[in-house]
Amino acid sequence: MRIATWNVNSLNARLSRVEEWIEYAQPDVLCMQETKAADAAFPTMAFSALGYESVSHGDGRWNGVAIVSRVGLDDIEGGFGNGADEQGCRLVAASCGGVRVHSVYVPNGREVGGEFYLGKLAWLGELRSYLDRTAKPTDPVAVCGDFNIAPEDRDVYDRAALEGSTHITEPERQALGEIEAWGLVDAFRLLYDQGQLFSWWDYRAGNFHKHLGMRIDLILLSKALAETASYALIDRNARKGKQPSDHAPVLVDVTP
DNA sequence: ATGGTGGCCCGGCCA
Repeated sequence: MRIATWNVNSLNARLSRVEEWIEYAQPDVLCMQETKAADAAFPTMAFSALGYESVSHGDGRWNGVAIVSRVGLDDIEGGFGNGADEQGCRLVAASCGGVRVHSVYVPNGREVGGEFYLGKLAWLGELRSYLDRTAKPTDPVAVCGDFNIAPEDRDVYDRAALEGSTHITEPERQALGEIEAWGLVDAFRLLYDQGQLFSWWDYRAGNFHKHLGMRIDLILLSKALAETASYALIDRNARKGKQPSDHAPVLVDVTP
């Protein structure tokens, strides 16, 4: 079972690229973030034509998450489900082929120490609480998405150049660590424990071509599921060409 | 590499 995640940066602007990618990458489950699509405007038919069921949790202009699956899509829940402020549509969960799948779009944080940075840390705490009350780490669980956190210094092009900015601070990494401590493993790092491979590059200044990026798109798997992981890839080819997202898709093959 | 691009939708916000 191939599980993938991709921050598409507007599904409306990216639909043809997403369709093309699905056709050649053949994911069984694809989590998307920054769909920027209201549920009513979600292109359900485009995905059903490719053989996928879909669920969208979006309100239009900002954020928005979705899951498309060709191995079932059941027990859908959008948001934290407890009235907690979600800071926009940033979480949707569904059961797909025996795996509890979560598509997450962690808040960016903007400025270290600021209101939105504190909101990012709070959101990550809510995600940990959500896992505590809705899932079991002994079950097959996947938490996939744009975490807006580089787990380690080797996950950014130059730690020193980013000093003082978000995505690399210790509180953010500790909050990510609390989520992993629930019982999740960074599947890409499990399979590729060497080298610098990034999943996001700023559109500006030719950063993609200069290899100035970060690995902030993660597939976290519960431990037993992670042990079945046989292949993982960040598909940087999808960052090339006409009208790309600023993120590349990440995928992992597992056997639930 | 302290400036730049792209998506939202048309003046700025957000990433």
